Amino acid sequence: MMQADVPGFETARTASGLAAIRRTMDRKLERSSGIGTEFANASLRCIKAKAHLFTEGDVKTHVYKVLSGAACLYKVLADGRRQIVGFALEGDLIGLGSASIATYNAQAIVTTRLQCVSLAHLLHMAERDAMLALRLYQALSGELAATREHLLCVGQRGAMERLAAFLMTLSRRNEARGRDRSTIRLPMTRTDIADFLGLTIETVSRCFSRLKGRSLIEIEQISTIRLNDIAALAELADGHTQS
Amino acid sequence: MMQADVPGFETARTASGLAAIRRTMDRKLERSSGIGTEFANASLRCIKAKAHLFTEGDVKTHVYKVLSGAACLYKVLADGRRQIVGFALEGDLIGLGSASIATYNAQAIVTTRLQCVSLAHLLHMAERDAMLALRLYQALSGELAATREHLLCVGQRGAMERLAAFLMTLSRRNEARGRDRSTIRLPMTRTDIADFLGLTIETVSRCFSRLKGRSLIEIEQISTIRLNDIAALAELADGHTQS
DNA sequence: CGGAACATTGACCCATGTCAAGTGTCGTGG
DNA sequence: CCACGACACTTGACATGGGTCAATGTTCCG
Repeated sequence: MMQADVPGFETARTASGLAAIRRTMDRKLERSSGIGTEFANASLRCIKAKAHLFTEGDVKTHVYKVLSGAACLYKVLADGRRQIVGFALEGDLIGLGSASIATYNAQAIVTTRLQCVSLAHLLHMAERDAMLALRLYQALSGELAATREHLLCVGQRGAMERLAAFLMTLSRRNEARGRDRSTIRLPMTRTDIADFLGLTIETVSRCFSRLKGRSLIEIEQISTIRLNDIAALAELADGHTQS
Repeated sequence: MMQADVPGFETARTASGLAAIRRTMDRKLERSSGIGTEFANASLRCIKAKAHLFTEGDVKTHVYKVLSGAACLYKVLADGRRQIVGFALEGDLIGLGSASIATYNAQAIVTTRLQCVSLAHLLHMAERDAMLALRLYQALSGELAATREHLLCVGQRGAMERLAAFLMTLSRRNEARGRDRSTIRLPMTRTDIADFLGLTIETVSRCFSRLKGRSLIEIEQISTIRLNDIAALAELADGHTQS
């Protein structure tokens, strides 16, 4: 997450003062996706594939943390077109945000185990505990950055680039968690991937086939992809190569 | 409402308790985009059109509030394709987020006056003041919701729908600030609009012409649009009508 | 008044959507 | 264990929205 490339040479004084404060904060705040102790005595839930955690317009009652499984967050247009705005995989939080009414839907895509913490409780604590409030702020900040990155992807990249970028994101996620970065598990269907990338199933399928044809990837099972050439995929995603 | 497949989740008590807490919070927290007093003794800055506040990779030093003018926040691909991830208009904040390195660029699109508050200072205060931290959280939450809405737009809507949605967003913003909701000022160029909507200048221009042809809008000056039929535009944006 | 930047419009093309088969793959019941 | 049906995925042929290229018009300033 937090990159080590803080040069801090040009802007010497301001930057180093700022860096000092950040180091302090980093010690005080838990890094990564953990809100932490607030989930210690949280209740557990297990929901089946396709069940909704909440839908747009619902009063928000809880924040969830995915223990295992996966969910998708999506919005729909009046005529049914669906945009998945994010996937929540193991370790991710669902439901952060200060609005009291949900502005999107959250649905499990496979059987999913969750920790649930009452929003009322969380906000109550955050009113008293600035560090908790800042951790909530940090968590949201990460979601916002990811959403903007994805907006860049959907707004500017072609189909091949979008798929490559998607695979690279999952690869980097694996890497960050000490897993094999070239074996990707896809708990979601092709339809989900399509709705996430702003494409159709057919296009997603064709792009998978084209990547396979160039042997950049292998499809071990339908939901397990092996990345043969991560560098080439990264290039493709960044628009260096042609699609 | 909460789905039947998550039974007994939202009891009457929990829900109303939550509502009570929210009412309390709404009283305590300033609504809207105001971080508030923290900007009281902030320094002022005025920058010219096309000047950057910061660029991707910079160490973040300040949070800015737009007093007048407008800026765009954008990301670029290796080959120069640009996605504007948001516009910051009068009253908006720029630079929120916990990352210490900027992940996007912020550039004035016209001469812009800004209040600047040191991030170090802001974080320092937020560590002690839970209410401030929660207001930061709220502000980010709004940005995230807007970005997701826009992702839905770019991922699923056609060109006409995107432009209509864009105009409607600005119209609603006017309305929320007590201005005329059918007179839209566009401080940004067609190129900016195109890069925001994930289209080309030509397509944006053609869509404006088509809307004009159907007399849903009039183009008073190049940067001032009059909405003649807000209801029809809203329908178009939501995908009820065909493009 | 002249030039540069911005915007519009038209003709054409291509990437991706649409429609239509066809091919796995998985879970259930016999 | 197999047979079946229901889904999910793949592949091909064709249509089309929006991109590209090019010419022209407009606006804004110096």
